[in-house]
Amino acid sequence: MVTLLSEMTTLSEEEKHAIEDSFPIKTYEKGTYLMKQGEVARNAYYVIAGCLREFELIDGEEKTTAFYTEEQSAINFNSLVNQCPSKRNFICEELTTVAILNGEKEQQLYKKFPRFESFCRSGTEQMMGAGQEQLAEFITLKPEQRYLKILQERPDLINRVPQYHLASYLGIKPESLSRIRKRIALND
Amino acid sequence: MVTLLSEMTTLSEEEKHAIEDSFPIKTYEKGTYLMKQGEVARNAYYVIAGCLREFELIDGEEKTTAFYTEEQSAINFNSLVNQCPSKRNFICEELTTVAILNGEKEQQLYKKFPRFESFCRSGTEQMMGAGQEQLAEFITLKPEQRYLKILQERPDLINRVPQYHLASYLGIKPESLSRIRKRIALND
DNA sequence: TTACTTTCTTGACTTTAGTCAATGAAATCC
DNA sequence: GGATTTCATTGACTAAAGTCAAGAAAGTAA
Repeated sequence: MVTLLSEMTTLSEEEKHAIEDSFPIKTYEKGTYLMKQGEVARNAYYVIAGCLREFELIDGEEKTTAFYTEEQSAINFNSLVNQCPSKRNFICEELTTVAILNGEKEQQLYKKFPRFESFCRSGTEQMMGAGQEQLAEFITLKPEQRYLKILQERPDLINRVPQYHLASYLGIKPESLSRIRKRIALND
Repeated sequence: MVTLLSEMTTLSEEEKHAIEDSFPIKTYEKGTYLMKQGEVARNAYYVIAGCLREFELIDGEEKTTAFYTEEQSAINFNSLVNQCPSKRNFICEELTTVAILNGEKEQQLYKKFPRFESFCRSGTEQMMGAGQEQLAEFITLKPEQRYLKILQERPDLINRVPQYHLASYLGIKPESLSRIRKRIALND
């Protein structure tokens, strides 16, 4: 939680401690589910170390919709905010350490520390910004371009998650990603 | 702004009026740009009547990334929050009436009316939820399924915007959407 | 109504992705 | 270290999307 708190420049030390105490830190084995589709989310997760993968199981096939690594927040907003069943799963791709942010506690902290609510509003706006850019990229780019973009922006992922999960995250099949990589290797 | 305010159940009448006064309502001709790529966003727009289209111009081609209709907010969070150039445009697809929410005024209102910040945090969380679901759908669905989904969830759009804009919003070419529609018409 | 422009559809062909099956490479497990 | 499982690549084929060009249909304006 070091990085998260260091960003809370608007908060006093007292506030930081009170908030920090509300969010336990836990470490989970690879393969552990932090959220299963059909369940209603009660927590948000902030990844301190490791990697979470978000996916949807459709017709026996895992469709990866996100990877969350160090300093990123894994949150299913729709499920958490509206208390409706999640369509997607969170699974640990590695041994992963997360800060667990309980939704109800968060509401209480908003009342206690208004500046914490400011902090979270701002954080959500940042996430919203990143989310919009990501959706726009997905709409405007072809799979090959999307792969090149990930290669640039999240090179860590390539050596961290199996290619077939990366493929489904790009919206294509593993065989196609393999061929895209071959095309790229030839054309330079 | 009727609908927006009616949802502000947590705000007093006094607060509502003060807030409402800060956000002028204007009507624009079809074809008017409310935001051009390269500019830095200063406003958010809440659509009262009409339709805004968000698009990116790439190699002379307009790639549509969103449609905003009645009761939806058109906001480029990345540009507005981080004050960086927008990659995308907002254009009126019809004669369109919007409430203009100035970013700086919003910050001032947060200080004056803490409940307004609560209201906005909650609203952004809702948008984030919808945005995540949309991205997940785009990753997991094929163009044909995406089209069927829009047909269900936003049937108004079909008679409101030209098909070639809808096509680019689905990430495909107009010819392909035309053929998808033909396939669907045959198979039932 | 006619003329003009814009949008949509269709046809022929190319490119890319999906499918299924086989093989190779790499990681994991006694 | 060898056996087994998991993952990545390749080949042959099918299906879907892209491209380019030609018309048809719909919308707009004089």
